[in-house]
Amino acid sequence: MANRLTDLEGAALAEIAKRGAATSYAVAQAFAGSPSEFWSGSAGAVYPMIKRMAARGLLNSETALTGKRPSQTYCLTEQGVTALHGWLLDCERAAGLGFDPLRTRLVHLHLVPVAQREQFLAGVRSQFAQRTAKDAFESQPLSRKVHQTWLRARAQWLGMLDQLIE
Amino acid sequence: MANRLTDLEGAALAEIAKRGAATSYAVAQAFAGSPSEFWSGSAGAVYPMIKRMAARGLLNSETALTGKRPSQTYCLTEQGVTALHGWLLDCERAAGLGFDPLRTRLVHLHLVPVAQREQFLAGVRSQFAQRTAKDAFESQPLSRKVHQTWLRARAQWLGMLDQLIE
DNA sequence: ACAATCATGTAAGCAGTTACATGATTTT
DNA sequence: AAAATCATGTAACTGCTTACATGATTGT
Repeated sequence: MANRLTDLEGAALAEIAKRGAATSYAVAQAFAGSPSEFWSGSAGAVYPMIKRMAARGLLNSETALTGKRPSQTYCLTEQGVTALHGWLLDCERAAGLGFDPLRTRLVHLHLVPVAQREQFLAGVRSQFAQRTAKDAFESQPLSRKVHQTWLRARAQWLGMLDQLIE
Repeated sequence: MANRLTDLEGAALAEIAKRGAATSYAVAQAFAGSPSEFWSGSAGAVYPMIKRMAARGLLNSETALTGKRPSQTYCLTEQGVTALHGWLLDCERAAGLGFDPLRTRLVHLHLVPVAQREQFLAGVRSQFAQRTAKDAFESQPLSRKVHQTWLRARAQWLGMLDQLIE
């Protein structure tokens, strides 16, 4: 098997596939506009990554010269489609725990007194409610449903936590 | 405010605080034994990170020379305790989404036909069930409860996903 | 005694970050 | 025409990874 895709690479391929063809800028924008703040979608990450994947034969680049400054538009090669499917349908990785900033903290919360634990949990809930309210107005066509069920499941979990902090 | 801790640094401080004092090796072991696979707990990450925090004045190091090879044991300074609490009780960061390999994939799952989506979801559920069974036998004294409620919430979410993939 | 494992690191590489540079377009 | 924003990158830095080196201890 060829070199496995990183999650950022996989997500980038998916963004390009969704659009049929895209520039690095468009991909970066997609990440920057995502409700997840895990990837910043910085140019310094995206442009070199796309280039890398083109060099690996996963993307075809077409130079668009519409009178102005040259620009690269990319679309998936057959290899690229295979790689994308390999990443997208990888059950083992998908079943992993990933990184959860709340879980990471909760397992150590016994280090502070109960009053502070309660205050912390209240703060998290408040922040989370704010986020949920804001995200309700996000556009994000189909991925929105995914995001919203995720938020709902998260809210349920937040409701289960009182028993843990005492 | 001084330099904010990374999540790995915060978690490391918490591990040391829990033990009162610890070597880099012990911290690395704690990460390696965690049910989350997000951090490998490699020596190459942990040893330099602990050193960095000692240089920043968050940790006191004591050289233990029990006849054999010298070894550093660390414990938190007052500054270290402050930094740990700042990290641990940071509601804003705790309320973030983090990185979820399943969510990341789900938002792009419409790129493949329904049959494959169903197969994928079944695979994820199977993998997840395996993990849950395995984790049930993990020791992890108090953090276990956190982990288990997390797994349960996750399982509930997995149950909500059928509606999304059709 | 030898092998396996425990323990303490270092070195090189890689994938992200922020910050910068610069060209083109749009707004005022 | 000037300022703001859109767009295409590059450069330096950081924090993690894998892989290695090596010393000490334990098991057979």
